[in-house]
Formats: sequence, structure tokens, C-alpha cells
Amino acid sequence: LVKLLPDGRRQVLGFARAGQFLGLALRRSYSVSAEAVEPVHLYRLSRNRLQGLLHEYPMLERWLLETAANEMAIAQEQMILLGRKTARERVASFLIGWAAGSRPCVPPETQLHLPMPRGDIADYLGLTIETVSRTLTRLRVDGLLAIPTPSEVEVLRPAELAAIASKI
Amino acid sequence: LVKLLPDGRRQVLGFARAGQFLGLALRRSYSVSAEAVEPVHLYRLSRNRLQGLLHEYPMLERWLLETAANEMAIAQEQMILLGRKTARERVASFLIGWAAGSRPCVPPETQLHLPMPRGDIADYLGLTIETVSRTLTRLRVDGLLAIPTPSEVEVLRPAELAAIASKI
DNA sequence: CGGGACCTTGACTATCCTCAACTTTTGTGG
DNA sequence: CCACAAAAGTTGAGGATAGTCAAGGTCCCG
Repeated sequence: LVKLLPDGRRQVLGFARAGQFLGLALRRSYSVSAEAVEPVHLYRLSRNRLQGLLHEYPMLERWLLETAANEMAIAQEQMILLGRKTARERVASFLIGWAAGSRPCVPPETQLHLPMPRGDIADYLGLTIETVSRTLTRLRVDGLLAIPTPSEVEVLRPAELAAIASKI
Repeated sequence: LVKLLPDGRRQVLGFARAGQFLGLALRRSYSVSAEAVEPVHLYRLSRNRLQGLLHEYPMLERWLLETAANEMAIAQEQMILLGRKTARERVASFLIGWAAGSRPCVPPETQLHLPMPRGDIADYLGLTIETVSRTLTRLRVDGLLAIPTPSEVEVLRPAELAAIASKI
């Protein structure tokens, strides 16, 4: 999910995972767009159809509200990352978050598949491609990660990585 | 509304205005706190009471959902600010946003009252106090602002300021 | 009128960005 | 299965923006 400035600067707001509901921030001018980094199956729903479903199944509205609250909490976590964390902390936070998101409610995976290119990670973390690359290299040299290929990352020391991420 | 890292780094997530509903991101561990910068009237509502009201007035839920969507859009705007804008653009965006927020749906005010200290603005914009101060001075020297007292700012050239803010 | 909080300004520093070259990976056709 | 080209990623040198540290000024409040 990306947002653009007129001059082309780009901010990735998040990476949608399988099963995720998109378009929650349903406003008139929804100035956010979505790009696929992998083949996608998409179930599309007109605004009218959604209204109808909400009317038919009132519990849906409760679910939407909870989803919105979750999204909001994630956005707030991202704001402190973008506003106050160092490059090293941002990359660590991203890896920890991605690991948790890929298998929620179970011990997080240590073998991570990163389907998005470095540029997307950079725009997600408010950094440049080069800084992301350098920071990953540094974490590898420090023995926290193994990076067999650019899109495959193994977390060797989850606890230390989480400590760097300074998740509350 | 502030969020803290363990070592004390602080991110201001937003400034609540009169009439604003707080606590939308109602999660178990709601790791956000609120500080008052001015005297406040607060109407407090237990979770149970809110549940009751939602049951009694289903339209409330719709309203909450719309409010959440609004909050989400604002958070996304803030993310691109924190991730991709320069100090000058951040300060300009803050002033434009504050002006719009103080009188929604009418021509924005040019006389701004900023009740919060510079430190809060800095933590809101992901900058330091010194950078906020220097940037405001620079905007004043450039003829875009007048700053009779630190908490009173007059926007002299709204169009130019908005252009710097690069709001989409 | 005095003290403390807040703000501004300056000099210097560090982190991250920019620009550039080079390397690795990936995907396609022979 | 291999060769090749394009895309993606890494690394290095140098520079700019914002941060840090420090001093001094201003405003507010009792």
C-alpha cells in the first residue's frame, strides 16, 4: 500500500498479507494505491454491496471496527518507527514484524521470505535502498542474520534482533 | 497523544481538538497515553457503557467506523510526512494542518494559536526542538510567517506555505 | 521583581543521502 | 541446461540535512 508525493517521493504504508481486508479507510479521495509484489487473488466488493452486507450482518460492522482499531495500532507503531528510530532499529523492527505477521499466534518464523524488493522496504522504513542494504549487511556481519539470497533472510538471534527493534 | 520508547524517545501521534473522540484504537494493551497542554473537559465512558450505547444506537457504530476511517487517513498522511518530508516541509505541513483543523469547513485561520510547547511539535514531526525553532525562524525570515510570540503565529502567505507543505 | 520554564541561536558532529561503480540474481531464449 | 541481458542488490566515497551540546535570551507566573 503506497502513498505518493507530487514529486514522486514514495511512502509504503504497509504490506498486505493474504486474507487482509483493504480499503478500510474508505474516504472520497482515498489517495492510497496498492501494488502487487507477488501474484494475487483479490475479492472485490462494491461500496453498495458492502453497505448491503453491513445491513444484513450487523456483526460485520463490529468486526470492521475491530479491524480498524488493529490497523490504527499498527499505524501508530509505524509512526514512532518513522519519527524516532534509527536505521538499524527500523530494519530490525521490520524483520521482527514481518516474522510475526507471517504466522500470527504461533512462534514467529526464523526463515523469512521477503517478496518485496529493497526499494519497497526502504520506502516503508523511510530510508533509501542503500541504507537498507548496508544495514542488513551490518546485521549479517554482526551475526544476527544470514542472507543466503536477497529475498531469503534467516534470523539467527531473534532475541537480540527484537531487543534492537525496541518494540514496547 | 503520545507514544514512548523504553529509553524515553517520544512520538506525538496527534493533537486532539475539542470534541474529539479518544480511544478509538481500543485494544488490550493500548500503549498510547494522552497529555493535556491546556485545561480540558473530558467525558469519560467505560467500555461497558460504550458497548451498551453501541447496542442501543446502531448508527453510533457507523459513526465510529467513519471516524476511524478519518483517523486512518490522517495517520497515513502523517506517515508520509515522517518518512519522506524535509524539516521545512514538515513544519509547513504542521502549520497548514493546524490552521485547517482549528476551523474545519471554513477558510482556514491565518492567526494561529499553538498551545503546545516546541518539544511537542518536535516529537510530532520527528524532529528536535532546535530544528523546529530554526525552521520557524527561517520561514519568518523568508516572509512566510510572523511570530509575535512563540505561541502565536501568523501565516502571511498561505499559498506559498501550502506549496511547501506539498499536501496532495 | 525574581526564578524557572521555554525558546532561540551558534558551532560542531553524526547519521543518512547522493552519486557512481561494481556484483549478484533472475528470467528468458537458444 | 546454459548463456546472456536486464533487473536488483551491494559497496564505497563524499556531502547535506538534521542532531548534539552549549550558551544566552525571552516569556510567564507567583
